[in-house]
Amino acid sequence: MDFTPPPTLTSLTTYLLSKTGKAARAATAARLADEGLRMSHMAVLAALGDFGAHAQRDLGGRLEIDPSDLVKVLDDLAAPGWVERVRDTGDRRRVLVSLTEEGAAALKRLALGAAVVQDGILAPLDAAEQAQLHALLAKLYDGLDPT
Amino acid sequence: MDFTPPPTLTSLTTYLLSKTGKAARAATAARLADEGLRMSHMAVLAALGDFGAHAQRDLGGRLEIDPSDLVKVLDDLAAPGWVERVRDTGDRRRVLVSLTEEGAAALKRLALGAAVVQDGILAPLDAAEQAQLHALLAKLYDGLDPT
DNA sequence: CTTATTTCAGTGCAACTGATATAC
DNA sequence: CGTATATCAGTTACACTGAAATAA
Repeated sequence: MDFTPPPTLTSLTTYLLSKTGKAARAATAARLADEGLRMSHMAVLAALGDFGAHAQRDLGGRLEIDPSDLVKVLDDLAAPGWVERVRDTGDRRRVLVSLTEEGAAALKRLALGAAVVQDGILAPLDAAEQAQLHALLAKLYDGLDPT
Repeated sequence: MDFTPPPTLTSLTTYLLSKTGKAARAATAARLADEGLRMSHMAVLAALGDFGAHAQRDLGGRLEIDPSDLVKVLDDLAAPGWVERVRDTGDRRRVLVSLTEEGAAALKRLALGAAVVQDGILAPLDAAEQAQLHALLAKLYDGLDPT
């Protein structure tokens, strides 16, 4: 049997975007799953590493993660001591989440793993093409409706 | 509050791929949802339009849709008379699925809608850049592990 | 007897909704 | 009193699994 996908679909750039994006996501998620983590765990570590401590609500806003879902993610990250939650003394409704040393080390490790996965996905392109692709996708990303 | 996403993530091409792909998928799905359809419905119509009648199993193989999930999709498409299911006389285990005239018309309409959505997503790029992006993504797509 | 195809029923996961307790 | 934050509980959507019925 022939497994060629329909040209009606593959001629759509959005279809290729969707499929390659899904593959990239799946490959990265699989790598994280090896350590019992999910995308949101790495995203939280990255946000804390790049921007410092956040209230949970702000973390959720930045990463587009629902605050109610964030609770579990932070539980998971707090268990190995990668993040700390402390009550905001100024506004005691808020909980300030910050990255620990161990969390920063874990993030570095995860980012390295993600780069390896990326090398695999982008293998069909030479260095110049990879740079081109990144630039084009960055333009699209910036133009996305921030819903 | 600042909603800038973490550079640790946005510097990854795979992250941009995943996010833009998800946006493309969501926008297309929303358009289809207006008619009560999902991605798989359009994919089935496209496969039948491009390659003619399929046994359900072959359809599933080509589109990477689980045969057990296809049943419902085909039910949905058969209801408005867009596809026909006839028992294969040669191998009576198989059901041959084919596109009707109405199904072909519907497919044309859906493809047009998908193109409109695509124009919106690709708006930040000029024509040459859009062509570049398509070529780069096609290379990646061809290189995907066909799992 | 084993394998292939379609179908149905159930599972698991991740995203979203709604409600509650506490604090402003 | 009304609003904001974190948390918990419930629901929905969708892909995947397993098993049954028919036919090869």
